[in-house]
Amino acid sequence: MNIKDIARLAGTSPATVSRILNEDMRVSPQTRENVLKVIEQTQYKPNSLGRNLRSRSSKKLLMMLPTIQNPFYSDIFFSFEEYARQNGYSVLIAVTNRDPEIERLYFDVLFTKQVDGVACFLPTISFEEIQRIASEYPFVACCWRGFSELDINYVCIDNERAVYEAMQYLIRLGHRRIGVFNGNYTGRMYEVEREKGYRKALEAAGIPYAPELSVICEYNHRAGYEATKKLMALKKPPTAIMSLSDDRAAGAIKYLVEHGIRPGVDVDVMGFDDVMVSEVVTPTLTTVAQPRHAIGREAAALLLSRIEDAAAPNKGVILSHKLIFRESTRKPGEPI
Amino acid sequence: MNIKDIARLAGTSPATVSRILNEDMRVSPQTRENVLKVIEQTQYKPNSLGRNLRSRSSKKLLMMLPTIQNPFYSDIFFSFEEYARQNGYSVLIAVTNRDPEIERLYFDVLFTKQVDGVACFLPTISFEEIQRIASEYPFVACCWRGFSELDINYVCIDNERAVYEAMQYLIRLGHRRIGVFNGNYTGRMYEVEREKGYRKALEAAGIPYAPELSVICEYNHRAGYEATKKLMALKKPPTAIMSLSDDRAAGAIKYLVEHGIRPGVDVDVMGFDDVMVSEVVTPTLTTVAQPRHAIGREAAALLLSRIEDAAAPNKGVILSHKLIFRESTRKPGEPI
DNA sequence: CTGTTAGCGCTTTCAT
DNA sequence: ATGAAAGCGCTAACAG
Repeated sequence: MNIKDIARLAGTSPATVSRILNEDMRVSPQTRENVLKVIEQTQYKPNSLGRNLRSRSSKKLLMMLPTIQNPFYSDIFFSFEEYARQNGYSVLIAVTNRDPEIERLYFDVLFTKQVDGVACFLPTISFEEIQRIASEYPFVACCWRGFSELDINYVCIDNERAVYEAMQYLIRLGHRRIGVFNGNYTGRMYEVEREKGYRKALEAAGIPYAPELSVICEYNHRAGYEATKKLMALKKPPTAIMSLSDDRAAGAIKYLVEHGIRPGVDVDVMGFDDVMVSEVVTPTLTTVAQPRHAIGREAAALLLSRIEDAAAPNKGVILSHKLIFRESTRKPGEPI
Repeated sequence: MNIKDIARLAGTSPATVSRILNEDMRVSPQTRENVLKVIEQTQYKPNSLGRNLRSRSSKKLLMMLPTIQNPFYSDIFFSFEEYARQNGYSVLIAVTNRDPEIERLYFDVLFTKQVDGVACFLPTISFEEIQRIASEYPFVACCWRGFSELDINYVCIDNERAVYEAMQYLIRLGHRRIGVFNGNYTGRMYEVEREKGYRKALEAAGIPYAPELSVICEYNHRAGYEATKKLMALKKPPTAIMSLSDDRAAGAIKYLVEHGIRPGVDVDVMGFDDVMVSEVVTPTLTTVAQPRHAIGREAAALLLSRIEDAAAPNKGVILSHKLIFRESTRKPGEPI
């Protein structure tokens, strides 16, 4: 059942049916009604492949995620999709599992014109490749940005400052030995920025950097548990932990509680991202929230304006983070 | 840059380029090399829209999820995608947010031939619509099945039996008052089946059904927290809680711990799904695991066989669940 | 082994 | 207001 069949059944031409499908006004009400009736009866759906091929646009966006394991992405997706849908686009997700080969496979969906643009979270291909893609296709980096030479659209928070402020808070509480869980920095600019925030905060407070307090580990609760075990086994264990993800902070809390060390009393724990687990753990987790709703919306807006105007210059949008105080850090003034 | 340009640059015809692109062997090594060089130099990517239009297949599958908030889907996606990719298909995700309108919007991606088939988790449109779609397009229901009249492919566990067995375990522990968190049954066959399992287990043990112990609530930890508050405020509170999702069980544990009631000692808590949170909470959660890896793989296999043979009869695959014993339930023999 | 031709389903001139 | 015709980029049938 194609447009030709519909035209035949309605006693008109494909061109007219196409006009009706596309809400072109230059069609007599009579013909329109006839055609709509036939479409209704036959349950006809225009084939997007033909349509997109001809019109060179698919009205679809791709959100490329490293994983859907992390609930962090859920809110971002929600507002991204909402904004896109309100503007006539639908949104699909591709999951790369942090594998560059899979990532390239899904970028092909963009290259082959099956989607009009991509919002990319945590790429694993090189910045050179990203730059090449972004120069040619509508692209927006979400929650990260490259080194300053990279000329791309991006939406993210000021990761350095966020960590600086979180650290500042811990330092004001009186902590001098603060453990940190970060990632391996490879291709993840925000990890580098966060590390910078950590060190600058120490420096500003006149606290010497102690390498044994820095743990590079995976982003999951088990890794947080193990990292905490390691830190607490030090001759001089930390009195606070800055975990650059909530799941690892949850693992830290688990380890501490199991060993009779009270988070928020004996050792303070600060998370990052404000995902669900931070409310589920006991004690609940003090953390740094990224404005997920705004990130999704801004990313979609940036992408659409680039799609609708190929000449639109790239833009970087920095949104503000927020410290969320819960139970895993003591109140100011309480002694260490 | 299209296939014609490549042909011109390589001094050959589009047909030959197409053959090379599609790894058709009937091409001289000489020509092949020439063409490949041009493709390499020009970074040419064939336009899938043209290709799919012509070949009437997109080599893409769609996984339709109600949300990506729930980590339950992550493993299923992983094995689904892996199987699909190994068979030359890529997988995109659509998120319906449990909104029938959005769901229909994304089903259009199927109707308009942009994907070859759909794996559908928790639909919100009617079973009639589902049946119509499934009769016409490659379709597989994941983690659910309709009423018995529904003739579709599906992969799921035996939800009734899973709950029956979990309840049986609690009953053997000596419990006679067992609270349950379920959903609102509307269009979710597995909730009906689970309710059946709950009641049959009571019946088999000669325990009368007590309606005040059944709580219908949302699938999140806050709802579980509130539901527990309600149950524990009863004149005769339950001694065990069967939560038909881990997140609500986590909320239950939180409430109990906060109120000095020890899960696994004073009140037993059983979850469902075995997602990450069940290992993060303290005490860790006894739960019913669904074979997520197998579900994803089977679903992909079913879908692909239906795609490759349109006449393939529908199949229902029931996979086995498993009780995972952790700390939130006491050991057999311990007194209540 | 290779090129020519037709056509997938649609939209868009360009006539009328 | 409508239809004929061309063409988006590709593949498949056919001829050579």
